[in-house]
Amino acid sequence: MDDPLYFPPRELAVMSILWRMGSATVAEVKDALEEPLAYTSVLSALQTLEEKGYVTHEAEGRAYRYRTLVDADKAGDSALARVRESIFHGSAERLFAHFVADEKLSRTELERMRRLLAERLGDET
Amino acid sequence: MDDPLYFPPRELAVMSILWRMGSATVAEVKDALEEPLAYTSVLSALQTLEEKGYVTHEAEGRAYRYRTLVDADKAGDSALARVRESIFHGSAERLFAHFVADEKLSRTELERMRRLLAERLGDET
DNA sequence: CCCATACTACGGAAGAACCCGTAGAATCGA
DNA sequence: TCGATTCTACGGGTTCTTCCGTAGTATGGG
Repeated sequence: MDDPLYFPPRELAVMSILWRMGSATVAEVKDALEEPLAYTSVLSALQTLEEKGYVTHEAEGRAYRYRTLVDADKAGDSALARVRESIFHGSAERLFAHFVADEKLSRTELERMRRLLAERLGDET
Repeated sequence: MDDPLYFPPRELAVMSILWRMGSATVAEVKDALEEPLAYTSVLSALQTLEEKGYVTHEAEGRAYRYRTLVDADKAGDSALARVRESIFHGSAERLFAHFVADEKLSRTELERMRRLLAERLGDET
């Protein structure tokens, strides 16, 4: 399929903001970042991501507006596969068991998951 | 809680092998790695991990046997939290929906998950 | 027109990650 | 005993990542 699609920590943080906001200017990314970074640091991160082909930009007024070129689902696929493979011994069940054991999950969330799972099971051809 | 607990790609690959095998010598890690690496490269990776406090070693014959100091579950927690937070907008449901949509999941796996979920739901206090 | 403001481009420093060669110690077989 | 083999320690080169300062360009207010 495709390349591994891996993002180092800071670049992931930036991608995360773009995924959440749809698109953003450098200043908006800077403001959305938890850690305070210099404007030029944020710009550098975006330029690096652009060089790698993960984002692009277009002029908006005198600023640039950045947006993602890979969708979050693709990145999610890749990330979950990597976690499953390297930490949970390749087992989806094992991953799921651990995921569902999280105490912070509310009953509501769990029930919604049950419904999703039921739909998926009814889905079989 | 704890530190973020993040592993760059190569180090994760090494950790993965140690998690799977319980413990391993440098040569065993080298053999288990998919990509062919020089013996000393593998050693370096292990030494880096040791320096960070993630693995330790003891003498076994004339070789060293390495083992993990962090368990896979902890790493799994951290990794899943990061994926949920940065890719799935912090939503466990969203992550789950994507996870369960994977076509490669067998009916058997899905049913086991359903059972796990049912148990978890019956578990409430 | 001129200055403050808001941007981007560029370059580079510092550290992390990655990769391996060489040297030397220990062991094993002949 | 001696050479081949098997390890580890050490050091260094290269690239990647992170972070920012400076310089230059455009914009808008006065």
